[in-house]
Amino acid sequence: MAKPRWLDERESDAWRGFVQMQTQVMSRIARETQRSTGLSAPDYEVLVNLSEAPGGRMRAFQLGAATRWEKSRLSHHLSRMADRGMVERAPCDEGARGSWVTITPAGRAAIAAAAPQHVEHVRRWFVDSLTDTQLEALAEIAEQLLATLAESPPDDPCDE
Amino acid sequence: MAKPRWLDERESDAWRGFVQMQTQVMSRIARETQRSTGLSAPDYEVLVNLSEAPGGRMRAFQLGAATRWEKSRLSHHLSRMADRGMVERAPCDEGARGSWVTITPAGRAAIAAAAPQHVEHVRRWFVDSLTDTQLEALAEIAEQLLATLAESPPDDPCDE
DNA sequence: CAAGATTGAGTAGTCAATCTTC
DNA sequence: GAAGATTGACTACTCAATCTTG
Repeated sequence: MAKPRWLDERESDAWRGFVQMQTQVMSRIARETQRSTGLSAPDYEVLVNLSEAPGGRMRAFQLGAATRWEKSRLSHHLSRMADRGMVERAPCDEGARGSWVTITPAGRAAIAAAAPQHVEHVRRWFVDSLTDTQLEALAEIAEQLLATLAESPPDDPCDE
Repeated sequence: MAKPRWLDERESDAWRGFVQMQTQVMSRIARETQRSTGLSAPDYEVLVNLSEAPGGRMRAFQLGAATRWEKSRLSHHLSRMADRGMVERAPCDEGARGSWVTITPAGRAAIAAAAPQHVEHVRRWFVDSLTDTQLEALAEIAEQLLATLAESPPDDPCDE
């Protein structure tokens, strides 16, 4: 390896700040959401996707694409959520190599009750601390970084 | 709960962008660092802290404060790293209710070899996609969000 | 009893193997 | 054989209980 190109102060401040912000903001919001609603962040993500889908159902691989989870993780998580009555699985009629995942009435009730809580936490720990200009700057930064990632997908496409 | 104050488009774009960016950037860098160096992100964090500490050693609770990990997580992780020869534990002499954690020569070698790789990944997926202005904006955003979090610590102080 | 730390049980996620259908 | 999905074994993290010392 050639001589390392270490980060200068500006770069290092940005990177370290990003790592800390990322870890702490996400875990605080996840924890408070779970405490006030009983839903973990993965639970919430699954239910949001299903509740917004037509008929409240999606094919498992669609859910996998939306969440970018490994298929085994998704399968395990859906099993646990099915045990808790939040979702149901059904075999796929047309060519039964796939399966449908459907949100149950209990799942709809859970996400409807959780969403207002969740948005309050997002406001408190994220949105309300930033100016409009900062929100726009952040959205653009995210767009750029995601575009860079999308240019070179990982070996395993589920790999992020 | 009063009427939910849903996010407008600007807020929602920023939040969703942040979540996606955060997940994907961190996991890509962690995965590539692990592949090219054999060190996981938690391994790397422990070794960086120890290698920068005087004498290459820290008290366990100091490491816990630096990483913001739960003490049980730290203890479990140090056990695994000790098994792999990266760190050593030693009882604390003055008042033996504590313990020292020391980086081994093998640990020093591992972090020295990994650091240049790691910085290359950080450049590729983060620093090099952003302008100086964006890096500064991001650092300031991080500072503000972290300050908001610090104002109201979680019930459990290890809780993020 | 509080501080510093470890342990064990339970839960979640990863990886590789498997199964079925196209 | 590849796509869609599940399973089991292994690893990692969390939570509560425990242990020891000040």
